[in-house]
Amino acid sequence: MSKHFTLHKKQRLKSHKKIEKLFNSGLRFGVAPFRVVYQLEATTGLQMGVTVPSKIFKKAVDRNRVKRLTREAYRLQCKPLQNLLAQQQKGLSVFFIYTDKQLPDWELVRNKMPVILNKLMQIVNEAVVTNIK
RNA sequence: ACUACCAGCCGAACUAUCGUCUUGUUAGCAAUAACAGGAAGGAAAGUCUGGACAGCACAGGGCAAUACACCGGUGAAUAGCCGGGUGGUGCCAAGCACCAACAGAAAGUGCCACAGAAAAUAACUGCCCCGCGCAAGCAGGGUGAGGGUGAAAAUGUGAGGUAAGAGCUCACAGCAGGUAUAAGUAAUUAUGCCAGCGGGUAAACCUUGUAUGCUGAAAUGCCACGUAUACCAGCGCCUGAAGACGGCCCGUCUGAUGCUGGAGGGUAGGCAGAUUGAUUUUGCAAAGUAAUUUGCAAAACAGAUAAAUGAUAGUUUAGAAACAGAAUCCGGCUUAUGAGCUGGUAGUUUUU
RNA sequence: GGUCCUGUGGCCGAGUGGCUAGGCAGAGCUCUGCAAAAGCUCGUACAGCGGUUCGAAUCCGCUCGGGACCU
Repeated sequence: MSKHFTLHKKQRLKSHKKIEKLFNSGLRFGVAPFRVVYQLEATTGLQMGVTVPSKIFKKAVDRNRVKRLTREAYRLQCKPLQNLLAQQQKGLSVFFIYTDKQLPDWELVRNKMPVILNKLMQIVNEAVVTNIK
């Protein structure tokens, strides 16, 4: 296990095409201030993206703030999910959409992120089980 | 001294751990790794403006549309900036401060509610003369601002003049026009003469002058991948469909495996554009009232492409602060802005 | 990133520069034994600030909000 909690280009969703596909056919669930869109991929690796609607936060500074906090929380806590996917030889695309009207603080985002990640791990496990059956 | 407002300056610093983008070097086939360096603003914002740059066009003419509008300077350019003029407002005045979308109402058209006789042509009422009539009044003629209003009433005051009156005449004052002289680069100012005095509104239409080809980096060029030069409908193939001059018309040019529409298929990756340029800041010197320009020296300048500056802990300051996040790049304008500092204005209190 | 449109009571919506219509909703009154229906009456309405004008919802400038289009 690496000592770095990295989050560079390869681990973010960069392709317009993939994002279109994710939003068209991906599955969704909601956790408190976030909505999560996810889809299992054939290729290995975990990719993520964040978006904040400009209708809710009119100022670019606020949108950047939310995105940074979300990315930071994800970066520090995504290791278990990554390891699980590596074990199962699976890929996953995740997209976070912030939907609350209040500007969040660091505590809130940090506490909510594990909830989402645990749920995702559960989903991955179930998918593997059904495939085996 | 405090408070409020206005203008300007400034736009926290340091350490540790983890992390993002990028440049260079080294290693590696590559993925990547290591080391060194760089990484938001005064407004990056609004998109209100002026350009650079790129593509298409570049025989021309007319109409339309839009913008601007005192003069000179500045600058790549502007609706910016600087200086001057004129006008307005404030202070008793000199003078000072602030403000001005500041061409034309004597080219034409429109509009001016309510009130008022009347909102610009006149009419009504009034005044005067003559005639008729006992009188009220009637008929004819003269006259033009006396008529309570209104934001605005035919330039104002005084005198002459007259039957009554009237810039009808005169004096003083005001207004705008022409012309001459003087000052000034000019706007304009001063004085004289001539002929006048028919409200306001052009941020109503408009007129005059000046400027503007259109589209914006999601422009544009190249490479790679891939498909359908197929199908349907219409028009046309030299008796001319359509396109270009991108608002329209004339006119000119191009023009045939073509053009338009429908349904459908494919791609949506990479490189360039693209970050050092009319650059910014500081210091010194020179020119200029100033904006600004020139020379020398030094320093600085991000470059992403679902889009990068963050998180945690601690310290200092003052409470771990306001407005706020680059997306082609520059000039200006406008708007937002905490604490502190500087200057100005107003108020309150204290002392002299 | 760029180009446009728009803002009138709680809601919808008309409005040549001269007192801001109308409908729905709400409140009160009349009618009724009680309601409904009907009738009458009522209210901080022109997004904000500044300018032009005698006078601005309207014209002009700036700001704020809402919406659409190009891609």
